[in-house]
Amino acid sequence: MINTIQNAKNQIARLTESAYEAAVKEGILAAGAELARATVEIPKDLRNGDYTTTFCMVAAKKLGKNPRELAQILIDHMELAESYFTSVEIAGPGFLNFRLSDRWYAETVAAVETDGEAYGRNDTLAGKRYMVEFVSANPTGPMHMGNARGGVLGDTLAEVLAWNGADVWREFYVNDAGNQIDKFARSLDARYQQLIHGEDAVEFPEDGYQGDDIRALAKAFLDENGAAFAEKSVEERHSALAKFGLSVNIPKMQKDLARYGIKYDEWFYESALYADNAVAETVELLTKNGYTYEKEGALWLKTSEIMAKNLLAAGKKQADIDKLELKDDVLRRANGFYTYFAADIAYHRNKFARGFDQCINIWGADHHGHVARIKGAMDALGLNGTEHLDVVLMQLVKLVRDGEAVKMSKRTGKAISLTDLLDEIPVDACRYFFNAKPETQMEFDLGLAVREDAENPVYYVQYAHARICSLLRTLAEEGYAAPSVKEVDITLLSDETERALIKTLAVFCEEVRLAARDYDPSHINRYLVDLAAAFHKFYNACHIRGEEESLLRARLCLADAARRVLANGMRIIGCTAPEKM
RNA sequence: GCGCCAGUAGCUCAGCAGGAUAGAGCAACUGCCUUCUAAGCAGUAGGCCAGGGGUUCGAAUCCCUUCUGGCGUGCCA
Repeated sequence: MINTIQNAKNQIARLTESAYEAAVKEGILAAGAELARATVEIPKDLRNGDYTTTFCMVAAKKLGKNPRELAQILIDHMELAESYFTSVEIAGPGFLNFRLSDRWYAETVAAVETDGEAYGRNDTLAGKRYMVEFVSANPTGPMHMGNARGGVLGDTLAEVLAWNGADVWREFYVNDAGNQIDKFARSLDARYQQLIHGEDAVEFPEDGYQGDDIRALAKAFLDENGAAFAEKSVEERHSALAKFGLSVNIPKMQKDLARYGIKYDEWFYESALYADNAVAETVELLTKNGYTYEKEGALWLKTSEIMAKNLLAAGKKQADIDKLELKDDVLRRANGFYTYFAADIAYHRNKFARGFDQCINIWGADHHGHVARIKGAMDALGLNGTEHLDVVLMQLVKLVRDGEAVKMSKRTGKAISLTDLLDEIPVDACRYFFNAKPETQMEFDLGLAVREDAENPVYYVQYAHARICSLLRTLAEEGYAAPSVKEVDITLLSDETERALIKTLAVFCEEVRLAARDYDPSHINRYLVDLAAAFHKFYNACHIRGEEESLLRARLCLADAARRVLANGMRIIGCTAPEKM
């Protein structure tokens, strides 16, 4: 749980503050500068120091000094002796640039060793219970690219939150009830009867699922049960077909996701909500709270009223809200059936009742119109969805083969399924690739993906890890085990590449934090590439084997620390870190 | 029409609670393996950060606006 970057930044804030206060005491500076507005940063260019603070530029106006003048006063009042820094100087328009001491480098390498497998973890979310719901694909057909992306993203985000100290629950919402199951049953029925009576004898429903998987399921059902069901009632036949289809499809989804290393704490069935009467109860509660009305035989939720209230509270102007033309939503149709929306509200009510502090949903961007509605519905139930429910919208994956767009719709039947994808591309590459920033649209070229092997950054990272392992093996054979930080002199690591590598080790803790803050685990991907690059540079610039013993041991210690951090990072994103390649 | 997301090197993208000369990978070109894995490293070249205004010491980053692309705007899920 040691974060040496935060330690350094905090120290600079304190050093600056003390220097300022000392100058105020002497009457040289006026009191009242806003310290909080100043930031401590790591400059891009090493020539601008290891750390810098913007305090002088931010506070200059208020204190009636020019920034450089102010900077000089602060330097005159600053005591670095006990700090992580060896020097401070004025630069540019008024930056205060600090240079790190050996002590900081030693503490950073030591932190990796001390925290070990836990290096990078923090406790910012300690005590918080999170639920991440992801994929939740319709069990009526094969999963597609978007599901793969959602699966990887959700699973990795959950892991990131756990690394920030949260108690995390992963859940899949199985839509095994409602309209689409009815459609599923009708589609299966048509194919089933076509098998028995011939293609032309039975008309396929216009809105049915066209995919070949439906034909395959019908065939399997026929093989298992014979033609007997053709004589039974429509209800009985539909029920049996749907049940059969789900009994094949759901385990297949579970299996495919497991192949990606994606595991769930629970598969939650929509049908359970109906069985418990939870949907009806939830709708009744909404009615009791005064948020529903009847119109044209259907029961409606006053979505527009709730959303308008939320938007107003968020600072939107009434005129802008009017322009949105907000609409209400149906909860129960005129035919007496509840809508998907009603079930979804009941499901989210159920989630909140289970005591999660924060619920996160990973949804495809095509659901974004639904976000404010479900949050509003939670508000209407008095559950404060605005605050406790977060939706991560993920842009859909555009599938391309040989430069031509491939439709992903289940209905066209031309979709490339997850199973196909897995047969073509290794899991590590998939996990790395699909862990991209949620809001970017990505193009996935199947032709390219196959030869992604040599090109994919995941191999670059894995190579760095394998290289270190090989190095450790070779040196172990020569009698040099990786030493503890306590046994080596870190000050010997004074090469530019060595210092850069140590700094990069420290950055890991920051990226773990940022990944959680932004709900964007791809911070880890990019970090790992940076870390691998820092190691490769070090490796090329600094020999280990054959060097003078104290230097050899110090470098070996550093290489081992790099190995540790690479392994921890790969573990977060669910990729393997092989010892040999 | 309205809304959400995006527009940064030839391509894929970082950088976005404002910081110093805008970065990386791929592709192109030039070097580096008779000691540790060349799936690597060093270097060259490549840019009106979509356009235009504004805010300020300072803008790729914040605000306004225009343009372009994707998605949404169902008694579908």
